[in-house]
Amino acid sequence: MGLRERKKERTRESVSATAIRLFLDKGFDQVSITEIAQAAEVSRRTLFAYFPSKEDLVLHRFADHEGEAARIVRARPAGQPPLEALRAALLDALARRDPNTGLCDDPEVMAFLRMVFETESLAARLTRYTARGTDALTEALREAGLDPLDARLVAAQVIVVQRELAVMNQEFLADGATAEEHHPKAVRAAERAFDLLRDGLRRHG
Amino acid sequence: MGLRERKKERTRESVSATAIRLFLDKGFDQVSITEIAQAAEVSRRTLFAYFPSKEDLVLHRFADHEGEAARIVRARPAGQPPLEALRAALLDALARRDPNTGLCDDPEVMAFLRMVFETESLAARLTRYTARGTDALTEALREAGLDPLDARLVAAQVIVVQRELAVMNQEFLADGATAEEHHPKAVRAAERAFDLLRDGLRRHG
DNA sequence: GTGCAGATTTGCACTCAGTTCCCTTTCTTA
DNA sequence: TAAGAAAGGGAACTGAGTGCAAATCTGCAC
Repeated sequence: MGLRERKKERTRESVSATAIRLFLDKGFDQVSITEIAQAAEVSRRTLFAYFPSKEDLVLHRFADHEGEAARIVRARPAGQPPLEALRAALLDALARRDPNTGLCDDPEVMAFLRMVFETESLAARLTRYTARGTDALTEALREAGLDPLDARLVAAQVIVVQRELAVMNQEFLADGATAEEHHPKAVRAAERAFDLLRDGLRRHG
Repeated sequence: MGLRERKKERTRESVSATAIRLFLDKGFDQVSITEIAQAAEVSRRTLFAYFPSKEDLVLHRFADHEGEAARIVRARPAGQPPLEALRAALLDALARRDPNTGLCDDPEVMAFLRMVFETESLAARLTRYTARGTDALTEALREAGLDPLDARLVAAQVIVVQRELAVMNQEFLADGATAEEHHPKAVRAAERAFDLLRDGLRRHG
């Protein structure tokens, strides 16, 4: 990795970190691109070379996790149903207090998620990011032998359920609970959600 | 309804219709607000008084249907499970070739949906619109006696499944099928989707 | 009819996101 | 070390959206 690459990586990281710091401080809509560029000591033009839009300064963090669900399905032990692999992965993520589960009470992480969910343009674009994750999961479920129609429906359901669970966890933490306190409840909710996916509403409702 | 109200309604309709005509003609991103305002013979400023953003010129059509699912659940016959009411409503909408099901082969409707799904900013914002529909359905499901957690999970699943079905129908029509030809397949897909919601993946997959 | 109060429309100037064009700096590599 | 490519920079531009004050229209009372 040459000097050029290293420098780019550092610049990219620095710009994003500067931006997020300012956003958390003053609110996403209250910070202009110009302000970020000045604080990060690059030109506006360079900033846009790294991040095609203001939203991407924030959301690129989610982009990395985009294909997570598909990866989990592909990497599951032989004989394990895809849904059980996804369930196990979610429970594991909850245990690790993975920020993506919404069950992480680090103040900075909470402020970050709060900003994303409450800023209209960020929330809208995040959903588009996750759409690509849904496509990837659909493909993985097909490889796992599901009927194409089922694969698509189940993928959409799994992704949307994971999102709802994360939002709910986040809400409880915002109401003052610690991750520690809320963990059992989060686990029960996750189990319930995957039970519903596996067994349907009839057997539970 | 006074003259003032009627005139406002007419202006609103005229502005939106003009905008959509131009969008379908040249593409959403290729038409400026200024151009729309001139064509509709109002000032830019007035246009923004009616529609707070460019996207709203298109998406206000969806806003009306936002609470549909919640309404259906509330209006269901006594004793009918909410899910069955939603299933029946969807089958009925398919039979009516309701544009919201994606099973309407009117060229203008198809061009409209195509534009919405393919324009990044429209698709993103549409998802936000439907989020409010999800909230309304959640509430209706709670009233119907579902556990709050289940209500939220099921609402999210129903809405996302309806959307996927509509997109799939739209894809088939875009590939040249007529609504007539595709209708049986659309019905089977809808039945399958609601079977999955009711019985879970285990009993089918 | 006339006039008045409040609602609506309009033009203008402004901010900010995002793009384009073009030039300078910096790194790579042969 | 020189040529060439990649990255950075600056200025000017387009287009969305907003704030403000002046102009216009409507509903209503007289």
